Amino acid sequence: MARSTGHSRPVIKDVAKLAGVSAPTVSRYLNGTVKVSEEKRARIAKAIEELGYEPSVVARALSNREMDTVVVFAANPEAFSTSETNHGVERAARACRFLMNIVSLDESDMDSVEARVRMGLSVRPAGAIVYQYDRAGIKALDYLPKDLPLVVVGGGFGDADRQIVNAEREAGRWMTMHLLDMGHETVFHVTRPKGPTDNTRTDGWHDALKERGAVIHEPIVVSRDLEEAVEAGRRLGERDDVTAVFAGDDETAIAVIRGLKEQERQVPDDVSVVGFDDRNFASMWSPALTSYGQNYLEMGQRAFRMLYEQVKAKRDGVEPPDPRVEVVEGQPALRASETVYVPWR
Amino acid sequence: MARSTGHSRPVIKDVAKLAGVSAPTVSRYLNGTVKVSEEKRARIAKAIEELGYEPSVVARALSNREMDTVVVFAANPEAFSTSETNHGVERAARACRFLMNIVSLDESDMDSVEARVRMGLSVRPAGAIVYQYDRAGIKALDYLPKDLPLVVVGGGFGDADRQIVNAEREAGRWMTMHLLDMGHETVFHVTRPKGPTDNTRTDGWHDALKERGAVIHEPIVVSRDLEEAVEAGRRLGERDDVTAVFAGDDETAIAVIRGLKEQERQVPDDVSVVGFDDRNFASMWSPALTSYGQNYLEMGQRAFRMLYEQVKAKRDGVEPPDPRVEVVEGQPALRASETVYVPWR
DNA sequence: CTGAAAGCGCTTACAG
DNA sequence: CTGAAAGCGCTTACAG
Repeated sequence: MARSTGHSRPVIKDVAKLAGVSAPTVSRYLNGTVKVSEEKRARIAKAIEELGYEPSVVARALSNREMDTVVVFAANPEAFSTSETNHGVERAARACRFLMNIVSLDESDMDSVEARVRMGLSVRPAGAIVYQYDRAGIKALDYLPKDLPLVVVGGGFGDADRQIVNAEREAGRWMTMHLLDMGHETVFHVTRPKGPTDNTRTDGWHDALKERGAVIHEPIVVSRDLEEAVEAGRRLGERDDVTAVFAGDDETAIAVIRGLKEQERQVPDDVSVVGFDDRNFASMWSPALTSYGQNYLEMGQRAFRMLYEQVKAKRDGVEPPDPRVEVVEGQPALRASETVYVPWR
Repeated sequence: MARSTGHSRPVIKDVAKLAGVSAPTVSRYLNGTVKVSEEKRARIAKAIEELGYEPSVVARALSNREMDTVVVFAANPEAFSTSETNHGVERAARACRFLMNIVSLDESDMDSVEARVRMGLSVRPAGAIVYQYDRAGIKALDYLPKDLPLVVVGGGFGDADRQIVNAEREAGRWMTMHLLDMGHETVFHVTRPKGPTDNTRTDGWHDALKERGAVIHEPIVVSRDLEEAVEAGRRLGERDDVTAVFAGDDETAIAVIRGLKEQERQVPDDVSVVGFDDRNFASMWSPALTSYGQNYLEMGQRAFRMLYEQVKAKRDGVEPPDPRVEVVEGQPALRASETVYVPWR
């Protein structure tokens, strides 16, 4: 096929003429909505091939009232979870020949959320996926038309009818329990701000301590600036009742370890530290960092598939599958940054 | 404004009727292409407000022949550079009320590149941004219509008329020279596969060694699987002529360090190791990793702005700005993982 | 400055 | 199974 000049993109009429049929027939051939005679199918196929014809999704969208596009609303574009999930959505969408539009939400400017959502909807997407790892995502929900296929990713269980969640609270609980099981009397927690739902690693940490009747120290909240986590590590290192720390993510964990070291506290000998997310670098760390991996990529893929079911059903005029919440499991990765606590002092 | 039901979205005709004007007048008001009388402007504004009218970008695109959309073609969606650049493009696009479509290319399936590009073009984007960090990106260029505004990100200098590049070769040269300047007789190189251009960190490494007349050992190529880099570190650790290693990225660097340690080779005392990209975790490492930071976010933003200039000029019917290549500087971050080499043995 | 008309490239009843 | 006609919601010459 010759390189397109952009001026002479063939349109359906060109195909029809070359194949000796009408434009609607070509359309029917393309969409498979109505049977087209075998003989014409062949002629049309040939014409399309010859012309290098590609239907205009724009024109199609104007007729169909929607595009083969999924719009993703997400805050914190720099977060690991966001970019991994995006990647998953894109991959699954591509397989269905859907395009993905990403519209970033800005948590620090909640007033802009409505405008952003309108912008995202302006292309008449077939459906929307909203990441509910944060408040902006939750607010976005308010502005989506109720008849638009929707899947929520993350957030609390049952926050939406159709949802892909990770068992994050359970994971946080698991990690904390793991430390408690090793003999630590309590577990400190350093984390970036907790999400707005009750299904967070922080909630799970709290659950475990409460369940065991351990002392619950206020979580230390840090920003993405790792220096804050280092400082948190230093402060924790000054206290001798600190023997175990659950960091809300791997970056924070290694920063805390650094702060601890500055106070001559060794990991894991003096203090056990575990992270969360199981980033690539976690296993390379010294000591190799114990962490809990979440499958954000998988979540993104599943989110698109769940959305696509709805889109398909809507287009076929059948009932959509029943609402449901799918849980994507993560898994702990036990390594060398935590160890049993022996209260010999 | 009431929550949209999706069924009754007002259209331009509704606005026209309510304002007592014709649809074209509303259109002119919206686009500012032709003067509209003050009195009608007010009535139209009021009608739009009252109805909560939002123009259909799809219909507009069908008339205008293009959407306010930029399509990004990128391979390696999981790469740090890709997701950071995406983020930059999205941010700049959003400021101009442009939407971003991401179409991933698959390096392992070069045959699919043409289809992917066609898919991306099917929305009639106003322009395209292609990341040329890899072969798939380069190939994508062949399928873009020549009259479509285009900006290439990354790649070799002058690979395209309009381009945002980082001085990667120079950076690789700088890091290698830095090690050489500290007395190391040569510098070993462990890296993920080199990009297809001649503006890579690996090329810069080679430049420096050649310039200084140092021995040039074949680069050790590893995949994203960090175990391979650990293994590379082990092998390097077995040789006593290894005193300095330039890793192609920070993840590889820390994996190499791990391998080195397994062979009882300390960093930086026995071997100096430097990374590339200056990821968040680099400064947290023990020893803090020397690295070279690239501003991918900035590159993404600039790429969109450069594209937008062209789009704007085209729409205004004026000459586009002259082609140019912009270089986005990075900066070295010197830390603790390298040190002077004293040949006392 | 403004309206009636035609067109962007498809799809979908409507009649065969 | 298939074609002629109308319509999706805008914009742009074309005449005032």
